[in-house]
This record gives sequence, structure tokens and C-alpha cells, in this order.
Amino acid sequence: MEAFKKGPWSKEEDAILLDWVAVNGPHNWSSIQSKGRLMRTGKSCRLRWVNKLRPGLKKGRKFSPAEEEMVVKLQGEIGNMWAHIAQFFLGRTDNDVKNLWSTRKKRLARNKRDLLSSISGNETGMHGPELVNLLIGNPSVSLPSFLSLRRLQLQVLRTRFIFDYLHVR
DNA sequence: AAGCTTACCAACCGCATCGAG
DNA sequence: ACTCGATGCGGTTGGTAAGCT
Repeated sequence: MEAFKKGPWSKEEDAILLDWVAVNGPHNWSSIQSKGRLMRTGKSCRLRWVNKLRPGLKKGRKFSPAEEEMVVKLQGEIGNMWAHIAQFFLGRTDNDVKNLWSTRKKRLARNKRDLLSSISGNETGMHGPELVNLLIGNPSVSLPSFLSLRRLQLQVLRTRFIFDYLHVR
């Protein structure tokens, strides 16, 4: 039983794969290995072709803000069906869309965390769950003074606006 | 300049589905 | 009807480039 190669693809391997597809078309991936052309699994060959070697792929990688907005919209409508979402973007793969989404998710989680920690030291002395209750509209708390209340209200409004803007739920 | 953090990307894994035999 | 290999997809991980302190 021979071991399959894993990890990054070399230029030579790419050339072999391109050559194979030029002759045989983009299918029968497993026979590339079985005929001794590449020591890669069929899955690995297919993935390499779909994500990197396929003609028409966008080389200038990054998604534009408009594209990102579109991904968010589509994800909201059809869920994590990345392959379907990718069909709306010429030259993008499901992997591209998936990567965009997970990066965005991490970014939003971080923003949310930063925001909560930045408001935890406010002048009312409230923090943690108490303050979160207030932010989500459950002020079962006694406020120190009118002035603090006004300032806090403004802070809450600002925070809610930022949360909405960032689509933080 | 060095070390650390974050964002981005490539590629693997596991699982589901499909079709041929 | 069942098995098994091929294929496709979503989730995840690891490497690295870029930015920041």
C-alpha cells in the first residue's frame, strides 16, 4: 500500500494535473493516481483543480465590500450552502466564500468582545451581566443618578447602533 | 528589529450522495 | 436490493503574510 502525498502542490504536480485535464477532462480524478501520474488522491486532485487551476478563477483574491455584502445577504437567505453561493460570483470558489465567511465571523466576534470590554468601565459602576441586561432592554437595575442615566442612555444608543451596523447578534 | 496578533488562504478530513455493477 | 468507489460539499486546521506594538 503506497502512501499518498499531502500538503502543498509543486509546480511539477500542477503541470501534470493540467496536462491530465487537458487530455481527459476534469473527471476520473482517481485514475490520475492509479495510472501512476501523481501520488495524490483523486480528492486532492479535484480540489486542486477546482480551487486553483480551473480556468476563469479570480487571481486578485480579495472580496470587495459589495461582494462581501452580497455573501452576507445570500447566507442569510440560503444558509451555509457555500457551493451555491459561490455560483453567484464569477471566478470564486466555495472555498473562497467559506474562507471569507469564517474570517468575517472571527472579526465580528472580536469586535463584539472589544466593545463589551470597552464599555465595562463606565461611570455607573455597572459591568458584566448587569450591563448586558441593560443593553438588551432589561434594566432591572437601580441607576446612580440622573446624569449618569443620561450618559449611559447615550452610550447604550451608540452601542446598539454599532452592534446593528456590525450585524452582531 | 523583534515579537506578537490578526487576516487570509490552501488543503485536509469526514460525511452524504450518486451511479455503476 | 446491496455494495463500493467516485464525487461533492461543509467544517476545520495549519501555514504564512501583513500589520501592529
